[in-house]
Amino acid sequence: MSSVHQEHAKVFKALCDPKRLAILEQLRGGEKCACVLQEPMNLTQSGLSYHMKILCDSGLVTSRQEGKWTHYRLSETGRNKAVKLLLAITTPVTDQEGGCLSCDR
Amino acid sequence: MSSVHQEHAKVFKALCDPKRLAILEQLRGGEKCACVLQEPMNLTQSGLSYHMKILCDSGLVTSRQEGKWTHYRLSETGRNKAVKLLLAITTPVTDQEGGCLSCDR
DNA sequence: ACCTCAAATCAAAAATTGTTGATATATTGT
DNA sequence: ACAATATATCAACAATTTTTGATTTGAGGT
Repeated sequence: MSSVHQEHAKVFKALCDPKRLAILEQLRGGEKCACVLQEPMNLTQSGLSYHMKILCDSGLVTSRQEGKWTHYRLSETGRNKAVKLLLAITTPVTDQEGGCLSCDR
Repeated sequence: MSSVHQEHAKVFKALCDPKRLAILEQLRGGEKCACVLQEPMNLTQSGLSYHMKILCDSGLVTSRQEGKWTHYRLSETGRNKAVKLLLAITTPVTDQEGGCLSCDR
């Protein structure tokens, strides 16, 4: 379908996986570096890296390099954009439009 | 992972697929019956049915049976729940937590 | 009861996504 | 320059999701 939809899907795809939700839960407690995120949740190093990429691509998480370490944190602007998008996608253009145009009901 | 995450993922899974986003776009214009939704977007009858089930399960869409036809519409309460959930998942418990606890930085 | 049509369900195939281990890149300390 | 460590990337495999066509269910209409 249209690439706009592809782009939108990317934001929510970040939230579709239980492991990514668990990672977000960790990040709610504040910025964390990859080594810490990996440990408690049954993820290999490359597995974590894979999920962090998806989270960063969605805009919901940002990363900050500091020496060898990468630190991840929730992005406020990412969150705001996501909420706006969610509302935009699911809010009727005009409420109460009457019956179905097609089935004449 | 925990079944809470599974449950949360269900809401956003509805928004992860370009075709489902296209369907939601149609529904923004008001209630539509399945026959109408199917037509303009390259979906077989069973394909549409599959996606509508996922959308309904997420709570973002509700269905209304009327004779042979099923009518779908956006759910306001579903939308509000989804926004609340999105915020809950992506908002830090306390902003500004200081450096990373692990890497003493 | 029988026929027709809308939508749901099922099973198999196709496509996409997630996992794993190996390897590459980049930074720090010696 | 070299060794050690953190993370990213890659390619092969596994798991999940989506698509498709066939069949089933259920509501009218005759």
